[in-house]
Amino acid sequence: MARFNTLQYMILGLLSRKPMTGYDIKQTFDQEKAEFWTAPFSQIYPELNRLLKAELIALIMPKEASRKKTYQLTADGHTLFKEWLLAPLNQGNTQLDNDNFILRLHFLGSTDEKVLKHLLNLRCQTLRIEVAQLELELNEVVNYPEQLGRQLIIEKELTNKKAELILWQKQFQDN
Amino acid sequence: MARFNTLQYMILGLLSRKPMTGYDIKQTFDQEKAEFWTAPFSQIYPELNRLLKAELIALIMPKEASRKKTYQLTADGHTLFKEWLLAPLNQGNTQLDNDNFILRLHFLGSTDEKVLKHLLNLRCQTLRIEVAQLELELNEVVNYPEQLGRQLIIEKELTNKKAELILWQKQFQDN
DNA sequence: CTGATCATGTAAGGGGTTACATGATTTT
DNA sequence: AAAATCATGTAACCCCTTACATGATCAG
Repeated sequence: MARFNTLQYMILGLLSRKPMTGYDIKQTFDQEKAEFWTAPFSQIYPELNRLLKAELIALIMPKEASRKKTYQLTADGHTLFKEWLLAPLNQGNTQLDNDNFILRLHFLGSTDEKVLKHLLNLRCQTLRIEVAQLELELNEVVNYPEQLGRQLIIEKELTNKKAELILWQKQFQDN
Repeated sequence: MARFNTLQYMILGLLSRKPMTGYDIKQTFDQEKAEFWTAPFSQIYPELNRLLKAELIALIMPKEASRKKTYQLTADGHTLFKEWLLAPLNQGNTQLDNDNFILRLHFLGSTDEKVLKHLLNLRCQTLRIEVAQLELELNEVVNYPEQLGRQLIIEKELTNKKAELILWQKQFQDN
């Protein structure tokens, strides 16, 4: 699945919590990955160098000489990351929209209620469109019993997206 | 998301229905894509040439000379495709397992009841493992209120996978 | 002092996207 | 005759994975 600069935003997101080395970033990805994503060193280190060159992150120089390279966000990095959190979700691609939503959700602190509500709202809009689309497809596919597999896939997706909608709406009422 | 020879099996799957040209394959992908997948010509044509070389597909030569290249499965192609339908699902990667399952389901005709049951069974096994894993993670993450986003993601995944399990179990009882 | 973990990278190759290139056939 | 669609490809570029390479530091 093609992603749009995903790694960049993941790194910015991690560094927005606290300064880290490439090695720390890898460890954190691995610990938190289960529900979403991970990346190998061979992606992380070149990306860190790219972000450094783009001045979205900067080295923290320790007093003692050391191989360890600890990075922090620059002002530009902070800005870009916050813009990403608030940007529109919908790329029209089901998989991408879902990934994008999950990745942003992952980096929200419990304090960002406004941003959380905004994000949930965007997601619900996308979901409503997708549910409507899937219902149309389901109505069509039932006429072709030889496409039972396709029908089951659509039913699965529809069940999931409806359940997700209910979950976010509940979340809205709760807080 | 890394895929393992996905396009190959998609093409074999389409050609197992009936002979087609690369152009037909693209059309079919686009029509049926919504719930799963598509591919551009720049992937399809080279892959067709690769499959031809590997003798998994063969050209049907028309009597009149024409640019149109219509392909059909060879015996090897048929065998490989059927093996793929029955192979174990679990790669240990949530996303890959799901994609793999959906893609196979997509190409089952309504006649393949045995294969369908086998596939649903494999999927249910995977789902039960994933549900157990997610419940563990959820129990842990509720202790860290600053990770609300992560908690919501896990809840979403858990809801989805439980709903999917119920759907496939229902499917089992129905037929 | 040996093995585990910390720490930073490069190389090769597969898969996927977008853009480009070309020409035949069919429809308006 | 022009425009849409049929039809088959190549090129450049990005993302991702696996494997390889190297050396420091720390715990037993």
